[in-house]
Amino acid sequence: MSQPNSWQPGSNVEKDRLEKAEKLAERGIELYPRRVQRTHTTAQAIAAFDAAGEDAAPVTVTVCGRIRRMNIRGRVAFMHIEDDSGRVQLFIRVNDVGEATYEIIKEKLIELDDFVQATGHMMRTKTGEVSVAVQEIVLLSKSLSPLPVIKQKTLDDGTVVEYGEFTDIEARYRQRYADLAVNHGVREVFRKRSRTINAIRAFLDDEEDMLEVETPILQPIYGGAAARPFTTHHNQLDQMLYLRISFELYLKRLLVGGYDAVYEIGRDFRNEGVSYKHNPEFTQIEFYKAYADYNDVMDIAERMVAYVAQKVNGTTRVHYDGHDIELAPPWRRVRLRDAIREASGIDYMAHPDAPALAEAINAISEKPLPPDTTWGRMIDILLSRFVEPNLIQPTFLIDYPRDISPFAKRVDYDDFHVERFEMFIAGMELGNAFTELNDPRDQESRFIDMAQLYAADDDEAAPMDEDYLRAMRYGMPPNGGFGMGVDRLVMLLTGQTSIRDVLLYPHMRDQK
RNA sequence: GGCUCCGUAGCUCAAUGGCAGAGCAGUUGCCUUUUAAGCAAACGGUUGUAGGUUCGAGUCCUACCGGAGUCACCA
Repeated sequence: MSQPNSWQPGSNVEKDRLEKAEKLAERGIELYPRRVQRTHTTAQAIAAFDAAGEDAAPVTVTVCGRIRRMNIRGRVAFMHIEDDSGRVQLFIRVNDVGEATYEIIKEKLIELDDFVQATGHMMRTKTGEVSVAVQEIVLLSKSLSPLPVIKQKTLDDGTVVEYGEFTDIEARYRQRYADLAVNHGVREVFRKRSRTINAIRAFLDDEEDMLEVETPILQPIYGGAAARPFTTHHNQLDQMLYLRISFELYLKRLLVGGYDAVYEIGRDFRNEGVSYKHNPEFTQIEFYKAYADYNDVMDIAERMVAYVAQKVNGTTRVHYDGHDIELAPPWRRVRLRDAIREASGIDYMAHPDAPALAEAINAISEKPLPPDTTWGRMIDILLSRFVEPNLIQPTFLIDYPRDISPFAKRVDYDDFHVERFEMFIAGMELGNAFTELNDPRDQESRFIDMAQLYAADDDEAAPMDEDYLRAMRYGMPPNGGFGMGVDRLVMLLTGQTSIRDVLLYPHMRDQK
C-alpha cells in the first residue's frame, strides 16, 4: 500500500479486525496471498467421501471458502466454510494443526467472513457430519468489515432454517455483494436468471434456427417503441446520441439484408418512472422471422416460454404470487376487443372517437381520465384497468387498434385493427408482437401520424427514421416480430414480485 | 412528480413526550466431536440531516436526504 488509506473503521468490529490484521502481519502471515491450491469444491469434497465409502483409505482434499460459522472450544474448533457449491465443516484440533496455528484460530485472528484454504482428510464427526479433519489451514483473504450475521440450521429433511436476517432492502440492493454473500437463496435467483437467458438462446438457436446479432445501443435516432430516451453525446464527433429504447428497427433492417430470422438479447433504456416492474435499464429479447405472421409468432412464443421454464425449473408449472400457473401450450387467445367488452362492458367500436369513449369509461370508472387522453390511450387504460390484472394464466390478447400500433399490419377483416398481440401472465405484460408492417409507404404515413400525436403532446417529436424507410423500400419480406421483457420472465420463474429482486444492481438514487 | 408509510448499535428489532434497551456479531474468561454450541463478565449510540415546539423530543411540527408502497408517466 503506497498511499495512506483514508478508510477508518466505522465500528468496534472493524477496529478489532484491523488490529487482528496487524497482528497477523506481525506474525509474518500473508493477508492476501497470491496462490491457492484448491483440489475440491466443498460439494466435491463431500461427494468424494461419500463415493469412497466409510472404511476406505482417507480422501485428502484442499478446499477453499468463506468462514460462515465458527465454534471454538478450548483445544478443538469447528467451522463451516462456504464456496459457490455449498458448505463443508472443518474439524480443527490443536494436535493436528500445531500450537501456533491453533493460537491464530483461538485468538480469532482468522474469523468469520475470512476466506481460508484448508487441507486434510475427509472424515465423519461423532454427530455424523462429513467434515475435513484439517492438517493445515491458510488465510486466503482477510475480511475487514463484518457481513450481517445469519446463522442457519439444516433440519433432518434438508430444509434450511435461518436465524438472524439481512432484510434492509436499500442496503441489500446497494450492497448486493453482501446480500449474495449472506442471504440464502439470492444466489439461486441469479443462477436461474442466467439459466433463463441461456435457455432462450438455446431455444432460438437450436429449435428455431435463428441468428443472434448485436445492434447499436448508442443510436442517432431512437425508435421502435414509445418511450422517453436517455441522451448522451459523442465528444469527438460532437454528435447527439440516444440509448436505445428497443432493437426493433435495426433488427428488421437485417431481414432486408437477407437473413431469415434474427434475434437479440440485450439491454433497453427508458427514461421513465421506476416501479416493481420497471427499471430504467432492462433486458429484452426481440426476434424477427421472415415469412411468419403473428400466428406463427404466438406458436413460437408459447413454446419458448414453456421450454425455458422446463430448462430452468424442470417443470412448466410455476407458483407465483399465490397463483398456480401452467405455462405449457396452447395458451388462450382472445381478441382485445372481446376481452375489454367482457371485462368492462364497453365495446370500443361503439365509441369510435375520444369524447364518446371517455363518456363510456367515466360512466363505469371512478378514476378520472387524464386530460387530453387520446382514443388509443383510452383503449390502453381499459386494458390495464379492467383486463390485465385478471390475466393470470398465459393469455394472448390479439388484434389491437391501429392507432396504438405503428409497426403492425392491418387485419383482413376491418381497417381498424392490426395483427398485434401482447402476452400476459400473472397479470403482467410480458411480450408484444406483430405481423410486421413491410409496406414502406404505409410505414411512412404511420410515422407521420405518430409525429402529429407527439407534437400535440409535449416535449418531443416521434423521430422519423428515414433510413429505416429507405431499407424498407428495397423490399422487406413479410415477417413476424416479437419482444419480451426477460426480467419479468425471470420474476415469474423465480417467484420474485419485484423486478429489483431479479436485477443484481437495480437502479438507485445517488447516495448523499 | 403527487400522496401514504418507514429510517434507533455492524445485523434484526424494542422503548405512553420523562434515565435509549434486547438478541445476534465483536471483546475478556472456561471448555479436545460442536453445529443457531453453552456458561460468565465487560463493552457497544450525534436515534438519517438541519431547524422548531416543549421544563423535557427517538417520539410532536417544518424542511431536506434515502428507501418502500401507491398514483401519474410508460402508444
